[in-house]
Amino acid sequence: MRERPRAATIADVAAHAGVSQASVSRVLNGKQSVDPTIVHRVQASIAALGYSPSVAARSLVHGRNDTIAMVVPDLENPLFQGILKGLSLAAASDGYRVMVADTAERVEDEEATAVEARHRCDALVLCAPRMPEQRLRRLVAALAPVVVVNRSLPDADVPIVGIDYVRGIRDLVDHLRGLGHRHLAYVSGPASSASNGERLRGVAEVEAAYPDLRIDVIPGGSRLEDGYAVAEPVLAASEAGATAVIAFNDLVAFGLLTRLRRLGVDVPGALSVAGFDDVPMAEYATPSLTSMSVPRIEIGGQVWARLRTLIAGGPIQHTVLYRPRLEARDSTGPVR
Amino acid sequence: MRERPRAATIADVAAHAGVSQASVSRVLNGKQSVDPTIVHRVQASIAALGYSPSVAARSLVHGRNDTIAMVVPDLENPLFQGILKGLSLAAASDGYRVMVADTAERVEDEEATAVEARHRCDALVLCAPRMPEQRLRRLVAALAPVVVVNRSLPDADVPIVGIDYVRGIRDLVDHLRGLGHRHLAYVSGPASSASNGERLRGVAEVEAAYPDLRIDVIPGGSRLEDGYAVAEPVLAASEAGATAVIAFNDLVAFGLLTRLRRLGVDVPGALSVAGFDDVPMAEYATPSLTSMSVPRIEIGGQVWARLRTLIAGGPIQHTVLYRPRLEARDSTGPVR
DNA sequence: GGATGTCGAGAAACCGCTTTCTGGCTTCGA
DNA sequence: TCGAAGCCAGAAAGCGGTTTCTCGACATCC
Repeated sequence: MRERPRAATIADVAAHAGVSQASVSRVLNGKQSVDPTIVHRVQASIAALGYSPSVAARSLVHGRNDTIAMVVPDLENPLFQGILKGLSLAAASDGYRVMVADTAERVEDEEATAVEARHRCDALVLCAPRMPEQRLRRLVAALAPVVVVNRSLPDADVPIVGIDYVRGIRDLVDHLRGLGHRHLAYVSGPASSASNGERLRGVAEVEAAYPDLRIDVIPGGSRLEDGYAVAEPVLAASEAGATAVIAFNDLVAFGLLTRLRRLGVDVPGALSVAGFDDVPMAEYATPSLTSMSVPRIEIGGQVWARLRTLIAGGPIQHTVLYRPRLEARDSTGPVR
Repeated sequence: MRERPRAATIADVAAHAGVSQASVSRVLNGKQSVDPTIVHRVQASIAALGYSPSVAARSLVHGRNDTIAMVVPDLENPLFQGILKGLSLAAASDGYRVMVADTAERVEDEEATAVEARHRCDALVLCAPRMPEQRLRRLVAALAPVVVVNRSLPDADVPIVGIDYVRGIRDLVDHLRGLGHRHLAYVSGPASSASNGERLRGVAEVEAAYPDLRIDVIPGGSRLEDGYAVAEPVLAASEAGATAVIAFNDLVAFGLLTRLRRLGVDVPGALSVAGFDDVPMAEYATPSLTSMSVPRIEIGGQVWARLRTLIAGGPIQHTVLYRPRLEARDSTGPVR
């Protein structure tokens, strides 16, 4: 093991330049005028010693470390990946870094993880679609500044950035109705998922709004395999008269589409299929997948905007919901 | 803006419990025996004040902050996503967190980003497939402890975890040869990508090894669109006698597959197509995509293992290359 | 020309912890 | 019975910066 030489400190620089630490600090931060001679000497010394200030020391004195944490249930979920990307780019442009904590879908660990992550950072982005609401409320109150992603939390003192699933479902159903469909099936996501609840609410609302419309709910899941596995009940619904299927998300739709093709079911001829999220692959499915597009990257940026405001001591900004946009492709077609 | 009360410090706890800071610290860290009475009083005070130690102060004293950074060119790349996931889970189990820095494919920013990220953390994971080798060498030497992902860097003092693309290509070609193919096309990735270079080396080696084999190289890219766009030259190669195509990665293969289907090309009847990476979707492509599987999550874990050793002052462990495993599916078939 | 004000550099306090040092007390062996 | 040896709690010295405070030098103004 090589001996790593102790890194230069501000004291070393001060000594090398023959000035006080305070002057070095002033040169570094440039917020007070300093004699050009000194500035020059200090800069030379910094270069000579290869000095760079200790982040830890700065954090201690400032009480912040220009880092935020994002807690997610699963880093492999395309939605969170996109949000993480947008968040990290936006934060970086303000000099902040993002630390990520994957709870591996273990709801029982989420609280501890969030507390720990928050403690290391200046603020927190919380994606906890399954956490019981009461616990989430407590957590959010305790860990401010926090931004909650993709959950509604009425009257809580926290900015929320999310997706208007209710509206998305309605728009998607309108699209299908426009194609003549009157009997649909919804392949639901994980029962405990808040966003699945929203979608179900959308389903209920739209059923209430259109008396001639029927939507069967089929238990599904959130992953490719779930979609693949749900083909049988979907076909049963089709037998029973359903002519179109809305999947919880694109992964499920993908899995379903694949299975249907293998079973020789004509999509969209015999059955229309639509997804949600508009993952990049959607366009490349066979047939290309109709989906509700969600601006993942932009959502990440919006989350940062809200968090930044909060960090700066600003007000808790309003909840913002993105309205998914219909991307009508080939997997949905007129009812036969 | 609400007034956030100053958080309790160790001094507050000490005062509240009527003991010295040192004792509180000892109770906290439990590495020296302390009078049970004091332990109890301190614990009570900690609970009463809701105290939790300042991470920044600890970092300053210890000279480390139990955080590592991962620099990636693009968080949307499935390979890096998987590695990040594996890394973050493995690191978490040792009490470390991962900070992520996305350079948005701007090679010119990579160096600065890496330096900055490393400076905030105890160690660095560097994924920089396009960075010029000399610069990478300098960087790696300057920023130790570092683990480099998916690049070879002969004789550099740094652990490397990567994928044996050369071998992967060879195995894939063997699979295709076994199906009777003798004239192939390789849709290459970004010219500056190191892993594309490796694949090309594999192509060259295998061409040298089999005199009866011919592989045309077609410039492509790394994304879905690139695969979609490259269909024409691929078909031209097919006209010229190529019967199978190897794509730079699964995304490209996916895009290509989709375009070919739309053009009515029979896969694998008229043309076999294979990808690389085995993304989750591969199995769900139409037809399901033959691909070389790479254990992304496990690679992340292996990266952590090496980094942990380094952080603990251990030796620079050997380079490890994962041999991709063939997942033969329906997109490749016997030559007609 | 002396009082006043301004500017800028150095000394020192401080951020919140860990760890060494110090010294009082108990315990043990001679 | 007394000195050496442990043991443990508190005092204090850092860790590496920022920021306040102090003070001298110089310019400004009656």
